[in-house]
Amino acid sequence: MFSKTCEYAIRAMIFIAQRSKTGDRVGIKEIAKAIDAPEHFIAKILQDLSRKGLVQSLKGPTGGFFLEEEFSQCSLADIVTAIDGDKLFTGCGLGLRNCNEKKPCPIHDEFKKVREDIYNMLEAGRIGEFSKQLEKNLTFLKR
Amino acid sequence: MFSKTCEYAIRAMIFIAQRSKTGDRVGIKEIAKAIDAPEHFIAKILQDLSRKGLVQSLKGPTGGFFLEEEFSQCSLADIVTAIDGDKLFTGCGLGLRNCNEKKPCPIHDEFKKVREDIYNMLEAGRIGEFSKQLEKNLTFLKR
DNA sequence: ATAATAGAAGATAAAAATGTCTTTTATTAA
DNA sequence: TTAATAAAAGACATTTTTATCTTCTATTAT
Repeated sequence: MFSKTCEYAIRAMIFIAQRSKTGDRVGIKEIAKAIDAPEHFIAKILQDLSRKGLVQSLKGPTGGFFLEEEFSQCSLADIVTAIDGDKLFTGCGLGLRNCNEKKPCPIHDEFKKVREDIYNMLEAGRIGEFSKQLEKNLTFLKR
Repeated sequence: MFSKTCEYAIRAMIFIAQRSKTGDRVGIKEIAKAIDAPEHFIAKILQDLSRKGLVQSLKGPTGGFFLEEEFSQCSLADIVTAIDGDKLFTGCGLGLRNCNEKKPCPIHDEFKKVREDIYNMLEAGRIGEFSKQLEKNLTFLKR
């Protein structure tokens, strides 16, 4: 469904959101350990998200990644779009470039419904909410 | 959503189904042209589906791929499972191996619903039906 | 039987995704 | 101001996916 990159991104964001509530900033190493992801790889991904403004960071001692309050309401759809683009939401299920309402692929209509469900789910899912569940130890991020 | 391999497989199956109604057998070249896919690649895929019994074939002159009547009711889910496995239907949205009801990932419940929708859609979608739409030129398979 | 046809199979290649390593730059605590 | 820290950036490596090429084998029409 999502690329691995995107899976890591979502997991990292939820973890960072949880830790940011207490004003903490978290380093790459801690994040990598917490979500069981390759350190340098997750660094790349977060730098990307940082450039795109979805997460904040500071260099130097006491530095690290964090989420400002307003950004903790960022949705899963925001992250997926930033990493994987919007092809999951708009692309043809059979990979046809020219597929559209007027000239649909055979599974076009069936697919549209599912795509919309996925989008609504991802749009409704807020990072801040997931991090609350994580905090209560109701959910987990390690593979 | 699906691998390219799987997209090609679905498109090829729908095309073969449509041509099989008149008892025709279609060669790789014709299939590749009809669905705009790399010839040798689609050959590999169909050989795989043939081994798994989802499509039939005959070598030699007048040979080619075809779908026996009973197999035209094969579902999209059958094809997706044969090619991509069942991770789309059963896997964790965040790629966590240990994610389950008792120890769920943060988006587990939200995801389950969507996954079920996808499965139901793919299970309900029958190759034979799609090929009818294709025959009426209501849908297309070329990218 | 033979030649033509067409799928089967394996080797190879190219591209994309994923993962690792090293150096540089910015920041801050002391 | 300096040393330590941590992100930023780019090069490099590996793996997986996608695609291509060549040879082999089965089938059938003649």
